[in-house]
Amino acid sequence: MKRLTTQRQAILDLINASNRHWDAEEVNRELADRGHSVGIATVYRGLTALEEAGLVASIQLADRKRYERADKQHHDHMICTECGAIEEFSHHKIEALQEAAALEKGFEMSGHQLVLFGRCARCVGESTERGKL
Amino acid sequence: MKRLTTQRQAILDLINASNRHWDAEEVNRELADRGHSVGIATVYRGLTALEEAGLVASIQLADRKRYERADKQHHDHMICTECGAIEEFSHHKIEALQEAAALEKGFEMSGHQLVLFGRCARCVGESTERGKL
DNA sequence: AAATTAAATGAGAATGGTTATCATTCCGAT
DNA sequence: ATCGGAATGATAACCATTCTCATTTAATTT
Repeated sequence: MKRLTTQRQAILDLINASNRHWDAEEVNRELADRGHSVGIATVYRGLTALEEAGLVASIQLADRKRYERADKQHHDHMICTECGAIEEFSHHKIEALQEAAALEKGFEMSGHQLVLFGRCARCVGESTERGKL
Repeated sequence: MKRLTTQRQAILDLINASNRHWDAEEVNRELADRGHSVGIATVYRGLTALEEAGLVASIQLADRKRYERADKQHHDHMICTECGAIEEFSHHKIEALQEAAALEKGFEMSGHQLVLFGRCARCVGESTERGKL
């Protein structure tokens, strides 16, 4: 029960070979482009299976779920509302304080999701440039 | 432009009169039950309009968006993965550290979303009870 | 107050990400 | 080689949300 099939291996290889945050559609397109076309349903099931196995990680954004490599240290995300870029950051103190807040409410924490929204350095820079011209 | 119509007032009253986190469907049903039935599209548009006007606040969860009163101090949420209960908490230090993390990346932060997942005190208690019997 | 104009409503169609269905194929274990 | 439980793929179904568009409502102007 729970097999690492050819298709799942292809999905896993794809994700492991990059630092991107992939959604199902992108994985599907990329595999197709590489000639290993896989049914979209299989992609969804594969991503779920891989995540359950701890082989990939995910962030659930408002509109879609995105998957990334699991072999990184824990981190949270900053998303640029202008260009969509996703940056990662981690702050051990924030983690600790979350635990503290949970404890205070008698809450048995199993996970969390922290996303910062704003404009990335590049977009801020570009709009500043434009302002100067 | 942007009117506080009868329908929107009804939605606003509903939300203001409770501490719940409502989704569009629930608002729709509750209004119908009270005899002020409103089209579901109007509920969605109304909630959006009220939020833009700063009259209600929202949290975007994976599956659906939920709305709550806006007249509370800023807070984040803990969601019980067992019973679905939503609790609120706030921690000024976490906020400060988020800003710091953003700054460090040259990120111009405009907002954030922090959600803790786990089991609420009640659900933890109940499963402990069952264990004892 | 009547006319004008912009915004809001409601019903239903459409969208888009994701999951379910089901017949078929694959793979591991007997 | 066979049996049985997974996985696959195509497609239908789901479900929250948005869009369309004809109609109604309300604010503004004459």
